[in-house]
Amino acid sequence: MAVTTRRADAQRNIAAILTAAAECLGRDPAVSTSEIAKAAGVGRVTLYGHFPSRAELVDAVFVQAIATGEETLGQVDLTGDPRDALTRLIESSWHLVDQYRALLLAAQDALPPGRVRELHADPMARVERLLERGRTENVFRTDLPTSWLVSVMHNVMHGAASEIQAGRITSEQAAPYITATLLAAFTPPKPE
Amino acid sequence: MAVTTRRADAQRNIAAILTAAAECLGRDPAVSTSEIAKAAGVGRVTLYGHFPSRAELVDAVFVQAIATGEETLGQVDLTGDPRDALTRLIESSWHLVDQYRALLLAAQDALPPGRVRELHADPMARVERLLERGRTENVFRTDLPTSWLVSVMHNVMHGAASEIQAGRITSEQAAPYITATLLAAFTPPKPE
DNA sequence: GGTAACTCGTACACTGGTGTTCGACAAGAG
DNA sequence: CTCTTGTCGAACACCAGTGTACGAGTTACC
Repeated sequence: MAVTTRRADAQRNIAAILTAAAECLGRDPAVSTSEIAKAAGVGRVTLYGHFPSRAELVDAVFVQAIATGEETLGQVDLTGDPRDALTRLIESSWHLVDQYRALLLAAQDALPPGRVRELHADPMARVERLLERGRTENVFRTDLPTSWLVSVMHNVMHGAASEIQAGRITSEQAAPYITATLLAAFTPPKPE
Repeated sequence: MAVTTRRADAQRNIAAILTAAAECLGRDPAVSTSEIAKAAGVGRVTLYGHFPSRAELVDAVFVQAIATGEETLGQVDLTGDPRDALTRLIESSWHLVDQYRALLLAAQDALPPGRVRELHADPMARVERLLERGRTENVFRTDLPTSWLVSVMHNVMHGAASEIQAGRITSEQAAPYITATLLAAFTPPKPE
């Protein structure tokens, strides 16, 4: 991308479109390009001048969201007791999930299948590493595949987001609920 | 509804449309009325003669699905050790969730908000009753609201359905995975 | 201050769905 | 056997979105 040869106002517009799109898609996963353009203070034609299609715009927004999310998650201390590390990771991840919930929906039906997962590779690998470590230290269960545990974590967090949206729990309750649930779910079953 | 005065072939067509719709919506939540009509071996106009709109058709299909599901779940023995009862309930519920997964998606964006939950009231109440009993018997945890536990169960099951659809686990693995996960998640935390 | 890059609004073509209307025709009920 | 009820296909109006074309105007860059 020879962005260097882009004129200053063009770059400003691209940025404005990107942030407006993030905001709009966060409200309604099905917003039209017209509304995004309007929110960005830009003509619809200009939008299409920078992004060849709605899908590519959504993709760009999603890539950006993942990148900033990764930046946050990269700062979480994952050393020490895996249970404590998981608690910290949940705390951070949770805010991101809650924030980008609608955007994810938008991506899921605007992007080709598999693309969403592809872009999630990095954050997923981070969770997997932590779980693997906990498993070798006999703190997390090993009778279920790691990938399943990751999926459980993912679904519980998104479920919490739904509960919030429906007004059945508050934003503050979510993190402790999720943590309590997942720590229990990941604990090795009693040999009994 | 004076269905009594309906002609025999009309009743046949209604049934055909309903089953065809269930089948089509199970494949693709966004099927058009044309395709449903075609699958039912019926003209599109005939379909609209019986169901005033796509939404009402989806609603009818969903109501039917819930009803047959309830019939199955009603036969599950929920007495005895709550953990065993939950295992049995999961086994039955799981098949239903897996089967009606796509239909649920269709309902969620064709029906007014809240309608889906409204129709889920009965199955949800059944789960709640069992969980409540397990709580009074100190077999299930009481440090989280019952509604949250129900939501976790719901989300883990739907997550398993996604995993299957993505080919990451098989249909046979699902039930044991779900059971192992939820029993652990619902276990009271050690006082420690 | 000239030039290339960029933007704007309007208008258009296209797509793919929903719901309705029409008139001819078939099939069940009594 | 008749009459009501239901069915059919084709056509239509409508809507909302996507992506493109055009030509005039504006803005950054050197």
